[in-house]
Amino acid sequence: MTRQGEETRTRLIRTATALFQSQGYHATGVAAILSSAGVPKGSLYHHFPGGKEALTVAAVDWLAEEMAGRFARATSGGIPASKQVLRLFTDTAAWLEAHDYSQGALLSLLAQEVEPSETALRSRVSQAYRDASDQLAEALEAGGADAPRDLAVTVLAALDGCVARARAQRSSAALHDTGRILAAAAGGPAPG
Amino acid sequence: MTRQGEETRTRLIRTATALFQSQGYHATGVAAILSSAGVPKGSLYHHFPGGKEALTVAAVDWLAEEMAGRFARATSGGIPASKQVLRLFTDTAAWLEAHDYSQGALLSLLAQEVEPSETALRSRVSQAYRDASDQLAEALEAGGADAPRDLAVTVLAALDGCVARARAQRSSAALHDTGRILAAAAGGPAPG
DNA sequence: GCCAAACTAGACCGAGTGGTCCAGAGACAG
DNA sequence: CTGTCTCTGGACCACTCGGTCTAGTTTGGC
Repeated sequence: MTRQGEETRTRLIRTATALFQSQGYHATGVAAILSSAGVPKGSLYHHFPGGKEALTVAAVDWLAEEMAGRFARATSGGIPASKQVLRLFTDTAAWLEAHDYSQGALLSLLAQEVEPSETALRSRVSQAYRDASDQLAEALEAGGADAPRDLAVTVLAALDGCVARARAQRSSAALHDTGRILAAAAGGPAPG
Repeated sequence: MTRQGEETRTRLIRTATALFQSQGYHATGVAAILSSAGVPKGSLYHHFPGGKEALTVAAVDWLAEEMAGRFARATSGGIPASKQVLRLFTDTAAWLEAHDYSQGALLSLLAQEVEPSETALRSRVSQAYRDASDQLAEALEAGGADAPRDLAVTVLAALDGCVARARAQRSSAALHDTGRILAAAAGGPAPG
């Protein structure tokens, strides 16, 4: 049962995530999601009775998982914290370039676009931030960082900010600049 | 001449800036700007024949000036780079709290919300990023920072990212965490 | 006082928004 | 074959969007 249904569901989520990342929440109409996913309107409101907001919540959850996977990959292998940080930034730069700067930072976009009244969505975004920080802090601690929790928050915020700037300038220079600084900050107070 | 007109113009710009900062570009309709500013539709299209996009360009320019002022204040007084950085983060945290997290990072929002086709707007945003970095880099260099240019880019990106997160979580904790890390990074490799 | 220019006021427009509804297609149990 | 339930397809709705247009109201130079 529900074979076809599940596939339609995930296709909607993936398409919505991509469009939200590229244009933001309000700029992306349900019609655009539907046509891009090749799904009729009735199906959306069948699978997501909550409409656009419910679909967005699912998209955030889905993205959080994907982010966790990407972070795990960049920080694995028992490498030192400074190297982990550098990898996060170079990987993100490569990802942006590969998508021709069309994809962006969904969390920071939603965090600022969504009204406080949409509490379900807002709390998911907040949770996604927390989860990402925690995961990253653990990895950095294992890599020997000094203040892994603060550093994780910093790296996450800097990644978001750099992605925004990189998109405006169509250049990943900011990511490389920032990666250098934060890798140094992760390496402990005295590198020599 | 144009006394009344100038005032209407600036009221439109200030209102639009505030609304864009709080909800984003696409979520803010011209009707909302108009009613919030107490200005009729005809006036908008008289002062800004380019419509919403032209008004947004003016808003970005206006905000860039305001940001420059805020940065100048936080970095002035011949204080060391690490103290400048710390001040930037604590000031931003105070500003967010004072506005009850209703205002946000306009540049990063616009950078990601605006389609590549809107080139005028995009290039203004890009320029605003560049100007802010340059200004900050100069101040940090005067404060004795090691790699002032990279550090300025990092601080700017981290501020953006922290603001987004702070809004989602209604907490300025991320700003303080990040301020601590980056102040240390600004102070040179060995504090002792 | 007069006139042109600057500016305001808001009705109006077509296009597009998110959302609802229901007829019917398809799958599956009896 | 039949009845039921999930899921699809798309017409339809009220509403809002950014933008246009023009009649009217200042305003300031002459």
